[in-house]
Amino acid sequence: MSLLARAAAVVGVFDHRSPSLGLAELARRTGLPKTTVHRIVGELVGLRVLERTEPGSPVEGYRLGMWLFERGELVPAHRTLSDAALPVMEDLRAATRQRIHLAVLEGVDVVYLEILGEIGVDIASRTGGRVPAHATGVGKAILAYSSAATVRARIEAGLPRLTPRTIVTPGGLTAELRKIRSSGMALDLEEGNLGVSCVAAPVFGANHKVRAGLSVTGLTAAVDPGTLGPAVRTAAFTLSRVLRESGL
Amino acid sequence: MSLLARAAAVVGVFDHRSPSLGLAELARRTGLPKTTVHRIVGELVGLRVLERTEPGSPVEGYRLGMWLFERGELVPAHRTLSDAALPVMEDLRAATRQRIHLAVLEGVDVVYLEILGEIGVDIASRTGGRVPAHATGVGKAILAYSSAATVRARIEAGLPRLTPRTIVTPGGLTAELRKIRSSGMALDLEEGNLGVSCVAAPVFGANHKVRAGLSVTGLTAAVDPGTLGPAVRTAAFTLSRVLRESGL
DNA sequence: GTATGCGTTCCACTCAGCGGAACGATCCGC
DNA sequence: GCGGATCGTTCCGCTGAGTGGAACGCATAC
Repeated sequence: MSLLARAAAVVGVFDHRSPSLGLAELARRTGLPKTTVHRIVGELVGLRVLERTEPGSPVEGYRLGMWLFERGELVPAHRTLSDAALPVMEDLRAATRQRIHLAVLEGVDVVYLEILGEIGVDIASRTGGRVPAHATGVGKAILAYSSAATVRARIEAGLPRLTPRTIVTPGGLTAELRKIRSSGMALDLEEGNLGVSCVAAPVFGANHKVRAGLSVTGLTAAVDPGTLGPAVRTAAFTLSRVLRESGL
Repeated sequence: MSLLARAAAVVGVFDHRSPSLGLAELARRTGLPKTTVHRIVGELVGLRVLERTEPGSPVEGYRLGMWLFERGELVPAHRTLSDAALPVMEDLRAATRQRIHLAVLEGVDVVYLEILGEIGVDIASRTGGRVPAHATGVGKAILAYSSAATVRARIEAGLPRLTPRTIVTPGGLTAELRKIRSSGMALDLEEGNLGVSCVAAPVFGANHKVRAGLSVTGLTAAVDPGTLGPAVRTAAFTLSRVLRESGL
């Protein structure tokens, strides 16, 4: 494992539950010798990739630094899509009064690029969050219009169960994707979070290939596919058109 | 210069104007030998810090990868502040119908954490963007309530001129900061961008130290300090209270 | 054809990175 | 107050990971 990989591993052990970590904890989580972590972390602080928490803070340690935020905002996949999508997403939120998600496929998972609407205690999606594609509405919408190889990759990586309703069999998934293709939208009835459902539709880029997924999410009682479906599909079509017209 | 610093330099040469760069261009911008860049870039792609653009793309090359976006969204300074601020910012936007900025001081610059409101051609601020603190409303609002050492650091780093109205003398800046402290808000009359003005106020954290800046920005004709001032100050106080009550 | 620029591969050298050992500081429970 | 645990930090001799000049094949431009 090279130095770069080690440094990435150190940065990678931070998550939203551990905003700051001490040196020993970092060494434990990465499995690297304490001395090595100490040296790497020292250098990363110098580069502003990490920050030291002030001596007065509750827990002394390190946190992710602004450098990462600044670079993260420059990631083209995020910036160009989000800029084009935000107006459409705001309209969709105003029309449905639910939570709106924009996500892309990244490997076998879905990464949320942008989320609009208040955070309910039950709906825990985070911008930048990563969820197995088969267990979300957006993920299924994207997979339904992706290559067979992409779908196979997801199946071969396993179909982990998130709730009792998660699709966990390869046959179940391919059948579901066929259904999505015929209706043009994906339904997620508590497959990712209990009590939470969503309606999603695919977004296509200028090259006519699927580029992202758009979804309306809410408590199951508030999600009526009959009314939300057309709204999401319309918004997704609008966004696809905007992307096509601006050549993105 | 260590390997980590070189890798950071490679990542650092990407900006919003160059979403993708070729190997030779990276070598040129970093000043590193082509071979070295080639090796570093190869490893960064493996870590998903960078991505290769598809062979079919307009320009073959590399772009910033999702890894950076995902980590960037986890940066505590961003996440916790933005989550608390967004509702307040939305209210402020609805009340003023202008562009709302949330920014923190990062060294001698200001970094935008969150921006609400349509992007006018004249207002080029970007989320994750970095601007010298003395040339923005939010920056001056934060500096006015920061330690003398912080202000000195900005002065010693120079006071670059962005427009004819930028404050460029140390005396001018300290006088301006005094004025801000007495009125509780900062005015920026085309000091950062010609034609663009803004009204800003400081946001304080749970430790009663200045934590961020909030501003309302618009075309100069649309910015009336008399009406916007109280609105921004109120929103900033509200946000400060929210932060204090949730101990952030 | 020659020239220029690109990304890539090879390989011998050497110094940056490595990590075990040992340090002082702090915080427990007994 | 004292042993023990855990923390972050420093030291230093060893070595292989990282280095970069040279040369490659392949485009496109002239």
